[in-house]
Amino acid sequence: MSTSQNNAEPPGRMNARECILDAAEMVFSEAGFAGASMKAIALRAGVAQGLIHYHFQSKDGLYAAVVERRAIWITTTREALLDEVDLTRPDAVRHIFEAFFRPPLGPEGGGTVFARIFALLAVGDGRDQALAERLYDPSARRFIDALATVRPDASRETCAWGYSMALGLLVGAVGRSRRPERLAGMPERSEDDTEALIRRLALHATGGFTALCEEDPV
Amino acid sequence: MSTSQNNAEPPGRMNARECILDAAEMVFSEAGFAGASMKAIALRAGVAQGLIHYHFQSKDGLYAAVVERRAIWITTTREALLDEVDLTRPDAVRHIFEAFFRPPLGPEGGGTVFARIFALLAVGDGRDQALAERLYDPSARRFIDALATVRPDASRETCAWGYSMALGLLVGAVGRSRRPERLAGMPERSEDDTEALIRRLALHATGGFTALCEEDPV
DNA sequence: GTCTATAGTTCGATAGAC
DNA sequence: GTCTATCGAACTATAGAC
Repeated sequence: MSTSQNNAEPPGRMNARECILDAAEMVFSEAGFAGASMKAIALRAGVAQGLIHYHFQSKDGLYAAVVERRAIWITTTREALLDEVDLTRPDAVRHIFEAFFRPPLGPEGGGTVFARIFALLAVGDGRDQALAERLYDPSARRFIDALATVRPDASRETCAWGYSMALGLLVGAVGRSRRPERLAGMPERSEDDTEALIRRLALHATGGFTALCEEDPV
Repeated sequence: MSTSQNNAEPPGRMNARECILDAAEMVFSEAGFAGASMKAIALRAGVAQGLIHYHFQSKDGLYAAVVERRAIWITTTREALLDEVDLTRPDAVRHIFEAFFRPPLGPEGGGTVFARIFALLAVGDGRDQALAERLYDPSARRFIDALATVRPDASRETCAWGYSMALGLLVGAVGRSRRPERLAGMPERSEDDTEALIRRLALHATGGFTALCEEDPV
């Protein structure tokens, strides 16, 4: 946003504003909006508490900045991946869902740290419900359009349900507890398993969406 | 729990302890654990703030009591419904998931009010992660066992994933349903819509689980 | 059991030096 | 821009009258 300087960012050195955003992302991820304190964020960032208010005015402003920074990247990347999907392929639906799941779970999307903020936001954490809608609704409509293109026999309502269910799967997948590994008595998930998680989520979302289409034809 | 009196409850009059639990359930549902204040709960219940500490000692104790009250009913009802499912039927998997989804969404399970606490708990709200595991894990294992019985070709890991995905669907479904009129405690969905939601969730979970089984046979 | 009153802490935000 | 210092409000929990 700030283009007051023609020069590039300070070479190789992260500025305080980005440090604050990174620290806030971690604290919000662990404690949620209400549970996070400005003091904890300032300590994590290694800056004075007052500096946060200088850059972001209020706690709400900081939260919005944290969410927006990732959301813009996630939705942009999602739509770029979606554009690459060949909608005439027989497994097009699975590729659509993989484009949906990959960005928020990948390391560039903030990994599991931001994914938890994403999940908390989806269940109503934060102050502004309109924030999530404004950031993610346009992208959601594009994915619903893609599903409707691949499955012209399904109603648009059914496609919207398919998208909504996929969002639920994503929210549940990044929740802190109740992981399937523990329920099956297996070792905890490693970072290498992210690809496998994405594949499982897309596979499940595809099977579920297909079932909805067959039950409720237009 | 309290059996100090042989007589029944006060006739037709709800005692203060239950009033506090009901009020706390609503406030926790709207604001999450950290966002809820004892003052707001006391106001909603119409009692003095100090009385809450007399009955529940601390905010954590109150939260645990709110969660436990519904969790016991939900898991008990879930397992009772699961016992009635004929596991030899061709649509047994869908009936298993309907038994999973119905109790937490029904009015006796607290309706959408407690469902939101359930969702927040699943993504890590509250203080004690072990609380959710202790309350829901035994029931989860029974559902995974049922899935493994119906699909002996699937690994137990796959069945655990099928259960975990269904939990994600549930969390996502109740998270997005938050709306202001629920602040008054009135139901926001009609019973017909709830039944349709349960059917859609079970249908989607079945299709997704089936897809996981076919992709990853033992 | 239920109340009022308040202790003791932590919070978000601001003021002002540098 | 970044810091220290602090304000006023809100918080959890406790004390003590009834």
